[in-house]
Amino acid sequence: MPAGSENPRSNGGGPAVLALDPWTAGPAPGKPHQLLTEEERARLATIASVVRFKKGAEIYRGGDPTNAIFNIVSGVVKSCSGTDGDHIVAFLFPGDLLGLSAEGAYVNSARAITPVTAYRLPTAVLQRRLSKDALLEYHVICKLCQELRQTQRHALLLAHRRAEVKVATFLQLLEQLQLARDEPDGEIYIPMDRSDIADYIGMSLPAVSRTFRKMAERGVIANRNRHHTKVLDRAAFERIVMGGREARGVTKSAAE
Amino acid sequence: MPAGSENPRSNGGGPAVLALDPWTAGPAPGKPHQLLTEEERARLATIASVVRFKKGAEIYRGGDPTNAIFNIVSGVVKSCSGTDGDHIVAFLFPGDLLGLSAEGAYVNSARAITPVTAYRLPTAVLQRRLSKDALLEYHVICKLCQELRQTQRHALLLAHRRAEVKVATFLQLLEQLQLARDEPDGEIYIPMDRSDIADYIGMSLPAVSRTFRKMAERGVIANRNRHHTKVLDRAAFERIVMGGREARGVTKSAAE
DNA sequence: CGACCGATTGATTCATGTCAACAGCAGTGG
DNA sequence: CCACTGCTGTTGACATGAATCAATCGGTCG
Repeated sequence: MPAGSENPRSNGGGPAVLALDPWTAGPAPGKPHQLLTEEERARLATIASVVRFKKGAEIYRGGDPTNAIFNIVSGVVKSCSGTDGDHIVAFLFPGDLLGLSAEGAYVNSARAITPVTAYRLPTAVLQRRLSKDALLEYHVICKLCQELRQTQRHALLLAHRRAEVKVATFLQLLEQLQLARDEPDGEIYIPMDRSDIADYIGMSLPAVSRTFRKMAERGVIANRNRHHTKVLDRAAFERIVMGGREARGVTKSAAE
Repeated sequence: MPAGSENPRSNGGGPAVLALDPWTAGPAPGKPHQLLTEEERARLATIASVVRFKKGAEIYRGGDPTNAIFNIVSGVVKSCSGTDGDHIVAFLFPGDLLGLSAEGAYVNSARAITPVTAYRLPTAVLQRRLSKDALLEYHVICKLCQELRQTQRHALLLAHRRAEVKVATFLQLLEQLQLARDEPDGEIYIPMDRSDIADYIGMSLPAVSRTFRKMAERGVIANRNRHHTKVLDRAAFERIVMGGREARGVTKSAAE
C-alpha cells in the first residue's frame, strides 16, 4: 500500500477506529479521535488483510454469513438495508467499522461508492482477540456508541418535513465529517451521487436536484459541480438547518 | 408496584439484557434472549440500585453528566434527542439499556411514559467492572448492535412516505417486541400516547389519528381503545407494511 | 462521434401538514 | 358521588409542498 496517498491519521500501520469515548471527554470535545493505540493497531494488522474495492463494487450482501468485518482506510461505502438495496441506512467513511451489526449473517448490504481501501478482519480470529482483550472490546463499544449516535442523527434528519432542511442538514453532516478528518477545503466534497442522497435523506431524486438549485439561486450555497459545493451564506444555511425551530443554541443555560 | 406483575424473564435477581448475539445464532433465530448469566446478573446486582419513576418523570436530561446507566425492569421509556424534547429517537423496553450513547454527558433525554422500574448502575463502578470482565463487555457489544439495528429500522420507518405504511410498520414493531417478550395477548398493546407516536414516526398528530381510523374503517385493524388494537386482516396489514414494494420475500434465492 | 446513464427541469396531482373546532376521558374539587 | 375543568385525541376544511410522470440536458465511456 502506498502510504503517502491516504489520510495520515488512518495510516501508520494498521486498522484505525475513529470515535468519541462515551464516558470521558477527550482533548477536543465533539471531535472523534483515534481510539486504538499503536500497539493495538499493530496487533490487529497481523490478523488483517488489505482489500480494495472499485467504485460500485459490492463488499457484502445482507444475509450472507459474516466471515469478516471491515475497517475503512480510504473511500466511502454505503450500507443498505436488507438483501436488496432497499434503502441507504448509513454512509461509512475512513475510520469506520463495517459489518458489525449482524447475527451470524450480515443484516445490511455494503457497496463502495468510491474506490475503497479497507482492512479485512476475519470474525473468527477477531472474536478470539476480543474475548482476551478487554481494552479492544471497550474501543469497539466506543465505536458502536458513535455509530448509534450517527444513526440517531440520520433518523432526526429523516423526520424533518421540508426538503431544504433535509438537504442542508445532510450537507452540514458531510462538512462536519470532513472537519473531523481535518480536510477543510473550504468547500464540501460530496462523494455520493444524487440518487444516493435522495435515498439517504428520504426524498425523490428530482426533489434533491430542485433543492440544490433553489439554495444556489438564493445564494446560500454555490455548486461548483455535482460533487463539490460551498456554503456562501453561513447564517442563512444554519437558519435552514435549524428549520423553523427557534435557534436554541448557546442562549440557554440554566433557564427553562 | 407489586413485584409479581413483572416479566419473569426480567426478574429473578439482577439486571437483564435482552439481545441477539451478533456473531452466533441463538436457539431461536431472530428472537432476543437473555445475554447475561445468572452469575453476571448477581454480580451486577451488587453494584446496582433499584429505582422507580412514575409516568412522565424525567430520568435524565441531555447534557447532564453521565452518572449512571439504567437497565429497565418494567415499563416503557422514551429517549428524546437533545436537551429539549426535540424528537423521540427510541422507545426503550424491559431488558434495554439506557444512557449508553453518551460522551461524559448524556446526549439524549429520557422520560418514563409508563411507571418504570429500573436498575441504576453508576458508571464509575460499572466502568471498572467492564475493564476487567471481557464477557460482560462482549454482552454490551451485543446489546449495542441490537440497538443499532433497532435505530436503523426506525430510520427505515421514517423514510417511508405514506402514513399508512408508517403506522402499520410501527404497530408491527410493537407486536414483534411483545412476541419477543412472550406477551402475546392477541392484541397489540400501545403504551405511548398518540403524540409520542406522531413524534416517533415523523407525522403530525392528526395524521396519526386519521390513519388509525382509516385502517379500522377498512377492517384491517380494530381499536379496542387508545392503547389496545388488534390486527383483523393480517394479509392486508402485511401488504400495507410492504408498502407498494412487491413482496420480495422468500421467492428470491440465487437469482439477481 | 454516438449512445447511455445520471441529473436537471417542468407540469400536474394528491397526500399530508396546518389551523381550528369539537369530543371524550381523567383527574379534581365540591 | 357527581359536576367541573383541562388535556388528549378526534374530525373537518384548506393550503402547501413534495412525489410523480415525462421530456431534456450534460457528461462519460466506448
